Formats: sequence, C-alpha cells, structure tokens
Amino acid sequence: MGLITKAPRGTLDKLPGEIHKYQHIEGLAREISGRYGYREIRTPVFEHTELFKRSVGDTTDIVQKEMYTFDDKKGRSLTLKPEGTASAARAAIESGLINDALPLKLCYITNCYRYEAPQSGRYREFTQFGAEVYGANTPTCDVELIALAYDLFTRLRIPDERYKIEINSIGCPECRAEYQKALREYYVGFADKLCGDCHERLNRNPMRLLDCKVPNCGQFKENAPTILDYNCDPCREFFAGFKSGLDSLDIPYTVNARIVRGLDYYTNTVFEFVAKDNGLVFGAGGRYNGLIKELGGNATAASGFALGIERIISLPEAVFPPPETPDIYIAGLGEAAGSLALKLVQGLRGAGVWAECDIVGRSVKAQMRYADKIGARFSVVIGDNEVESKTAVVKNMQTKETREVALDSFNLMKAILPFE
RNA sequence: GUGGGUAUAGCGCAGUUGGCUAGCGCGCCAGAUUGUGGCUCUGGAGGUCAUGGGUUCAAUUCCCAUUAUCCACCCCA
Repeated sequence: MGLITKAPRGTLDKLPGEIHKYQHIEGLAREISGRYGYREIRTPVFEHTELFKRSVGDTTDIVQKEMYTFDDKKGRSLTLKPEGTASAARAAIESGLINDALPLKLCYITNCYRYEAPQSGRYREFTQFGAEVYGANTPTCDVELIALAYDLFTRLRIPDERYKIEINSIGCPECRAEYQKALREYYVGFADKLCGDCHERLNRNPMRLLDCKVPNCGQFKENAPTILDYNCDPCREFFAGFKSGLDSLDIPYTVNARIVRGLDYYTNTVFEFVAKDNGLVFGAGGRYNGLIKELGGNATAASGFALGIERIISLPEAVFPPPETPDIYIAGLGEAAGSLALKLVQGLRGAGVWAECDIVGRSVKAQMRYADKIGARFSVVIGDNEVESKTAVVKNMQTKETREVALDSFNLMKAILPFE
C-alpha cells in the first residue's frame, strides 16, 4: 500500500464503526464535568514552543525529543501541543480568568502530539480529557478532581476491581529537594551496580530510580528512603487530608510512594489511574502550585488531571452502548414511488427520525438487502399501488410484524415509535 | 533512541526441494420467471504477492537494504 493511502505513523483513524465510543466517552466527560462546575475551554492545537519548555520542563523527554516543533512563515517557533495543561493555564492567564472568581474550574478535550515510538495504547496523535482547578490549595480540591474522574469511570461501567487509583505526595519543592538529596546519596553507593538508564536517572531525575524495571536495580528499592518520610509537616498534613477526603467519599485508592510524575510542574499530590491486568496508565494528574507563576501569572495554586481517551477505550472493561442504526428505510419501486420515498424520508428527517431511502436506483430486493445490512429497524416498500392508495405496509425488521399505515411522515413516525 | 516479530484481495489467512492464468473463508456487487431483507445456490469485481536491489534459465518463495506495522524497553495520557 502506498504512502498516500496510509495514515501517518502513530495516528489512528476513528472509523464509523467505533466512533460512537469516542462520542460516548466525550459526552459523558462533558456532562459530568459540567455537574462538577468545570467549564470547557478550547485552546489552539499549536502554541509557542517556549510555553512548553517553560511549563512541561526543559529537561523532560517530552520537550527534549518528542515535540512536533516547526517554524511558521515569519520564523516563529511553534509546537503542536504535547499535553493539555500548559495551554489551559496559558489561556486562563491571558484571558484574565485567573484573576476572576476563584476557584476557577476548567476542562478540555483536545488532541495532543508526541513524536514517540508507537506501541499499544500509545499514539503520536492522541486525545486528552483534562480537568484543572486554579486558586484552590486544599486537599478537598484534589479530592474533588479524583471524584470527578472516578465518577466518569463508574459511568463507563469500569469496575473498581479492574483498576487502581494510586496516590502519592512528592512534597513541596523544599522537602522534595531534601528527599532527592537523600535518595541520591543512597544510590551513589551502588552506582556501579546500576543499569545504564539508572546512571542517567541518578543525575537527571533520581526519583525515577524507584521505578526501574531491571530486576537487578529493583533490589535496592527495598531500603531506599521513601518520599513520604521526607514530607515536611504541612505537606504531610495536606496528604493526610487528601486521603481522609477520599475515604469519606468511599473512593478506593492505594498509596504508592514510587509514583513520580515526569513533568516538572508537579508539587504535593500526584496520582495515576492504572489498569490492573496490563498496568496501563490511562490517566494521571496532580497538583502544580508553581506553574501559574512560572508562566508569568500571579502565584496561584493549581491542580488537575488528564485522561488518555484512546487508552480508556482500549480497556476491555469499558462498556459502551451499541452504535445507532437507522429508524426506517423506505424502499421505492419506480420513478413516482422513488420520489415519494425521498419526500417521506425528508419529512421524517425533519421530525428527528433517522430515515433512509435508495439513492443509487437499485431493485427492491437490493434495497431491502441494504436496509438489513445497515440495521434499519423498520422498512416500507412503496410502488405504484401505494402511491395510488396513499397507504403502505410498515415492517418491523426484527419481529417481521407488519401494519398498514397512511403514507405520510406523521403516521410513519407514529408507527415506528417504541411506545404508543 | 534500543531490541524482537510480521508484511500475499477491504478483513482474516493458505501457498518450500524456487517453476505454468496466485488460492480459500468472510465481506462487496449482481442474478435465481422480473414488488421485498437475514438462509441457500450461481455468477462477478477486486492483488504491481510492501518497495528497491541481488542470486537464478525462473523468485510470493532464497539474500541484502528500505519502508510500514505490532510488541517490549525508554518515557508518558
């Protein structure tokens, strides 16, 4: 197959046969967000490159090697957004919303782009649903965010026992620095026994040492200092409040001191939504109190999460309603009947019914076969006799029940309504 | 970026001591006395055997490269 008939590497066509899943999950996400007071925001697909360097972090993999960056015709460096938080924060600052009534709650559904090697659940173009709160530096705020996500998972009928909500506190910049120092000191002792990646981590991001999957490196985890022991009193108290909030809402969670977030802007609360059978992280988030100031706004607390829509859809447990099918197919035989069929269909469509008729001039048999294939719930065949008598037989395609009705949109509609 | 698997019709697959017009299932289109679906039967459309080289009288089949794709690592939603 030639390149022109091949979607670019790492992209995914969402075809009619599965698009209802996206519509369902996005619809639920918007509906639930609305009830929690998170208003939707839509930001550009591309932003100034500098925004991501500043927010996501200059040293992260995302910025260093995964961004789709290009110069526009005036030489400005732009980047397809690799995640949603930075854009939302930027827009909140730029619009002044961040200086309006606080807390400010926003949500978004947006495509994101990262130049990574594709694998299962990982695409170069993917969709994030995110929710963000600005101006609320409280455990309750973080609890609410988790509750929102949990609500969505529940509505998607993903059972509690199929995934974990893992939480952790990576502390404030001050106590985290203490911890990182201690962790580095601990690991330096085994430096010569660590894998190559871990050598890198020792310098760049020591907290990553804790989730190395190389068996040999794993042995040092046991006795490594844990972040929760280094949390300062305020951070400790914050985390305790967070946990008791989740408890009071009966939201199940597990504390995992190894959770680290890859983006620079996180502080205090961090969490991940992890599928149990394959360990896929389908959502993550946390608090990032430093971000707004970093981007040039007035120091404002912030917290939020993002979910990977494609990843949620890939969860075998998620339950989606079946795709919709046409309500009625009107088959026509001959010119007069064909034009009447078109007219009836048009009337039904105007009344909110999904109606179909022949547009390629096929035989009645072929029309019926087509009606069956596309899953039409009812069918009507009209020919000269029906045009003459202005009545026709409506057939329930599943039960084969038939009934005669007057040939007009109103009566046809009445005949196919689920309840009469 | 690293490592491994795969690459034949829209989809799922056959196809070796390398050899004649490359097959099967599903799907698609049409027909079975012409105004009716799902079953059955018949017929039909659709393939530069990923691409480019090489070996050979001959390559879908062997070798090399490239590309794509899947999986894992890295990283992350």
